Amino acid sequence: MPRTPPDPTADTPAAEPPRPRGRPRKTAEERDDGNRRQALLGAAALLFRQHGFAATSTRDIAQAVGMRSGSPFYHFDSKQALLGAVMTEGMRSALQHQAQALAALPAGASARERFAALVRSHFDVLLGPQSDFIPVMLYEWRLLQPEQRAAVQALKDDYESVWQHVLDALHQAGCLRGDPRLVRLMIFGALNWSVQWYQPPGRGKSRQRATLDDLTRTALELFLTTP
Amino acid sequence: MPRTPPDPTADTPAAEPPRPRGRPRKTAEERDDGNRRQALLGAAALLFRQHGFAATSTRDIAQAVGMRSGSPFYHFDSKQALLGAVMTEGMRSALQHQAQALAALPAGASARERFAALVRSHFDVLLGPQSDFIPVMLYEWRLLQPEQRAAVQALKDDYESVWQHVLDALHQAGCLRGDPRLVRLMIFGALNWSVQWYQPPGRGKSRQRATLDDLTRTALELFLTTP
DNA sequence: ATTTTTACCAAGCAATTGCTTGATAAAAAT
DNA sequence: ATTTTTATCAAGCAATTGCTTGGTAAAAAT
Repeated sequence: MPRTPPDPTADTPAAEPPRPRGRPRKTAEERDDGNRRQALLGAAALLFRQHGFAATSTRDIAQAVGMRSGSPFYHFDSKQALLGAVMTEGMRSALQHQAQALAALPAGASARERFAALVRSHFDVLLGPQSDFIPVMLYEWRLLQPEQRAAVQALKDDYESVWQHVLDALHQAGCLRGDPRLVRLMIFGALNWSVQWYQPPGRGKSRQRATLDDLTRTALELFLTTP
Repeated sequence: MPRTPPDPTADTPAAEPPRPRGRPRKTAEERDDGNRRQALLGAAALLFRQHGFAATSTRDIAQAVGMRSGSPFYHFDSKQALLGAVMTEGMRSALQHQAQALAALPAGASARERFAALVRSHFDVLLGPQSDFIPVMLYEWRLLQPEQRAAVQALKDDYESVWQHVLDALHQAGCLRGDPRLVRLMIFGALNWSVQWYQPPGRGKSRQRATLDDLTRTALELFLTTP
């Protein structure tokens, strides 16, 4: 897309400076398996989130992890496959986080308490440290190819069915008004939208920005009737 | 991005078939001013929404309105300028729709009634016929360049300040719980997210899908305490 | 000690991209 | 009737893109 003014000093199309060939030297610490693949996933998630999938080149991703332009294709079949992997990885960790949050609850926890745990866990995954995976899924869902989409959709269905159960319980208890299916979609919207505006409260002199606890409390107040 | 298998039948890079030169003949009806620019905007909005800004080529847009690849640049300085124009046009019409909705209310309308009107108008602009402009803004906000962003932000601020007033009134009347600033963001999320899942009820045999009235009613039930 | 596997690099190809230039004919202005 | 303006096309340039191929050295397996 860019049109830099023709630079006569660079003859060939910006050849990357040479590098030692073959497998790079690695200390024992760095060599924990699948490290490089994970690094690629993380870089891809970050860049896809910042600039979008189509606006991120595989060269950008390679450079971000210190590889050359062709090397990511050793780990992933295609750029599309990378996108799919980012999303499934994101949903995998979201499901895990969700399960842990519910497991940490006392045995006979109320629907309200379970809802609160789900909301908080959702914000964690969405807005917590190094979580670009789910935002990429939210932003770039339409770019998934049918096969990939089905795989991610299955994980999404699992994740959402947990919510639906809790929402149905709240509805029957009279804590939540409106058709529970539509209500689920609207609540997800309210929570997911936060990736568009939320900025974590920086250390010290930042202007009193909302914490994830603030968001969770506000969500409960907004959606649930007074107990 | 695509890699079609090398097709030896197409020698030159897929030259477009020749066309009569110069300004095309136009009947009086077609010549209502600025028609072509508007057509470009509409096609761009549709394609940007379907495939994303970066994945849509200016050639795609040109073809959609029956132009050749270079012609859109007579009407717009750059692809970026087209994106900006789509968004400002979207906000312009959203503001107009909002103003009309409020103006149609009886003189002493309550905060609840004004809120209902705002929600319904928002859904109209978001999900109604030929409204891809606002979804493009929601999807591609991050791709705006600083100058364009400031222009669109100004319109957005106008639009949102109307909401904030109504929400503050509802909060003071005890119909709405939680910090009104955060609540506004969450409500916008709940509404805006509908562009990701809403499908209008097709004529006849479509499976009982929600109407915009359904959505509006559910939103009021979900957000507002019982009167 | 040899072989195999792993994980990269260098180089480049074919397609696509945003955009420019110069021509051109219809329409509008004079 | 002439000139000017408007809106388009044809052709193409330079940059960028996803991805492939053939090599190669370190690490692991034998």
